[in-house]
Amino acid sequence: MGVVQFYPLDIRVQMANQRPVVVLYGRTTTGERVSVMDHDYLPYLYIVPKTQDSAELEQELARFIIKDKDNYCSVLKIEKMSMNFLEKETTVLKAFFNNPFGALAMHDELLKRPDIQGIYEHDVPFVSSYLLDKKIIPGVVTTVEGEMVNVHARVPVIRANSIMQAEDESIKNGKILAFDIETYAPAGKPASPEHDPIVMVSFYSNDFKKTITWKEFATTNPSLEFVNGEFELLMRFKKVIEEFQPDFLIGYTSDVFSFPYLKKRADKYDIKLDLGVDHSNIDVGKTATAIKGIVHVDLYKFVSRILSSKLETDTFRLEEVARELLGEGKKQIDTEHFAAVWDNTPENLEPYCEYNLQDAALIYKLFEKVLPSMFEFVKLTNVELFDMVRGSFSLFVEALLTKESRFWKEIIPPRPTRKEYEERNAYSYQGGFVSEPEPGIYNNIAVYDFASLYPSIISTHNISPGTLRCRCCTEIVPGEEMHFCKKTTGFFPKIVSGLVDRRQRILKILGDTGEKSPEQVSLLYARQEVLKIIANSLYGYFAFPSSRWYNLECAKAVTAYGRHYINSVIEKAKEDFEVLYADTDSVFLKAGGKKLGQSEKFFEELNLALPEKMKLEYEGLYPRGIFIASKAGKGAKKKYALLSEQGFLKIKGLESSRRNFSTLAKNAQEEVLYLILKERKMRKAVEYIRNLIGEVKEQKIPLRKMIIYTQLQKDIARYETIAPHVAVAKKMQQSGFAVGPGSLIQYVVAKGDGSIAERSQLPNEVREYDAAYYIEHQILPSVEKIFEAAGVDLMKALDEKEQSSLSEFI
DNA sequence: GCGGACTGCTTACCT
DNA sequence: ACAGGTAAGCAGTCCGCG
Repeated sequence: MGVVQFYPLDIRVQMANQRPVVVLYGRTTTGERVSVMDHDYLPYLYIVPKTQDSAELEQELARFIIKDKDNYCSVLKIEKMSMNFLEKETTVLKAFFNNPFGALAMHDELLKRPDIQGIYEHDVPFVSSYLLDKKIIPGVVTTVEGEMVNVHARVPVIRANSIMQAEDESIKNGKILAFDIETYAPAGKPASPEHDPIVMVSFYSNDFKKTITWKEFATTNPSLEFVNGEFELLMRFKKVIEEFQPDFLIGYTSDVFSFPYLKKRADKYDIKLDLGVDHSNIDVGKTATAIKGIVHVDLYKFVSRILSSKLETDTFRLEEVARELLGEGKKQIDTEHFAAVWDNTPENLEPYCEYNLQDAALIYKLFEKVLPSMFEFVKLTNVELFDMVRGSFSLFVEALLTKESRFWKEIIPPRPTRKEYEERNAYSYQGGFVSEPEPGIYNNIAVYDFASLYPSIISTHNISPGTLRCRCCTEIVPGEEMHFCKKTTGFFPKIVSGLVDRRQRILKILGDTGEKSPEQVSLLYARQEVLKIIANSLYGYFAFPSSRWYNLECAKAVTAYGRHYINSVIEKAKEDFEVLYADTDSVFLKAGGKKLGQSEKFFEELNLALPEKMKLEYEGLYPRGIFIASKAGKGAKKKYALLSEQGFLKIKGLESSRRNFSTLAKNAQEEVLYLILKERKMRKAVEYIRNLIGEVKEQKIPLRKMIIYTQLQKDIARYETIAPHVAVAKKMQQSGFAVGPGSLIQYVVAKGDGSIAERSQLPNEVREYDAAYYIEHQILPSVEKIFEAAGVDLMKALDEKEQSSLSEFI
């Protein structure tokens, strides 16, 4: 008998004697690896009988059994109880059974019975269910009371008598190891795991730096280790991980690149990659690689899916992400000739080893930087870190709703069938309101926006599947036909209020002057950010075709109220101001000079009139701003630039904020905006463009500024039209590169004949870029509209030598 | 057979 | 695999032209 405190990090289920055993791998608070076995949990599902009297059904259920070779699945226990289904009280049978792997088969079999109306929670993963019912959050300190089991294993095993969490402290002593591999890629070709070896591996951790390679050269670098060939390199790779005993093993694109590559090379030598803490082999799946007892994190996935919207960078290359998040760039190196150096001049390999180690270092530092946010996601949703880092917004929302369901005794609705999915996917509905701005340059633009508009609507108007069309209330949603109950708070509003209230408390603490350590601040900041992200995602989940809580009417009601509120702000503002622009939850007013005082009054009055949970916020005053015309000659929505009081440009929707424009065009546009809005020098702006065009014509611009990035959204074969990026992707595919959905294709339009697609090539294949294309299709379209909004015809101005008609200052 | 107008596919943005 | 609203480039097709 003993009590141990540990952090569970990887939670699995296995069968023993026809019963499930949950195994929690983790590390104790004293730093030892441990695995905890919990035999005390059974899977269950909820059965809704057709009739009140379910005695006969219960008797027959007790005898229910499905046999499959050596395994069986049978009902062990039935409890008749009351639960909520979509917020309505319902009498159900909770049927416990022995084998979680048989849940779906049981569901299908039982549903054939005429006396059963519905079966639920058969599609809730067993481990998730376990963690929720036992109130265990992955990675949080857990107290287990039990006995050491004497079995042959790499990790001590405790058989739990009881297991519980009393505190909410996340793991602090976790061992983090980042790694990166370097493969041999023949010039101009991708490395192929069938033919090309792994030539370097680097590891990085706090106080641990190592690069292993198999060509020796003279060096004094202590972190370098030479081995004799790839076989030995792979063996050392294993050994390093085995000895280091990481809890978190971090890679960058390691799910789809590093581990599949390592696996193929290891197979070649019959090396087992038995990195699991119980000697089990790594599980290299199609989309992810899992290692028993170690949390393998592919940081690329988290960065590209969850952090992407917060990042400026167009690509998610490690270097650029690191520069943005860590402020740390990479020492540049000529990677193109790596294979040649490896083959011919190994004495020059040292910089490549440093480069490889540097990647591992950046991966490590990035992980440390985002870890607080990751743990906050985990704590809020109960999703294991392994799943969390590969997750999406829908996963987080679903997990949160699942967790809250347990608390409010709600049955978790099933995932939709394929047919339901198709039906839902075909529907659309009206969203936010967007006004059309009048193109031009304006001074003193005051911007206001609603704080968390949709979440505040959900809680103010009690929008939830269970409050929809109640019998007691009648107030209709503006412009719609449905109504929601005003008396009983619904499931969704309860959750939203909880998230919003918690976030408000955190923001208050962050704003207080009290002493806080940098760690506390970053933790609190991460926590409020995660609360906001999830609150804002809840509305979209109503209309998400794969949603368990799909409800189109709720989604429609939210946007209808949204349009109602933004329009009421616009109407009120119009009494005293010119409303320049509005989009969904924000309004832009012309609030010049003496009108500023008036705008404060407007703002206060408006907020007083709003419901308690709704708030219009003052985002700021911008001394100057520009709205441009669309191609169709009207004011372009979602495209503008504002100049802040501090002199920064806030550019939205224009070419310079789009990745599928060349750096050349983006820089040109920013420069013109800067010269016109900030410096107010029109002649200078025209001259700038004139000079730039001259340089382009003379092929003076470096090729890298001509690169256009476009992402492939689907398999190459499925494209109906062959756009430039598709044409280039096809060529890449033919030379052996793995390109598919998600690949970011880069290309340069070269001089020559044919369509743009036909002339598009990979940057390193281009001899001469097509100057005319870059002038007419990149620079001019990006800047002409800006000059036009400023009242200048750029083409005319460029024609005139003296520009006598232009005044320098505007 | 040619060139401009038009359409629809496609991507990436905004809130 | 959260939602809808939006602009715009490019390929491909349509259409007029005795």
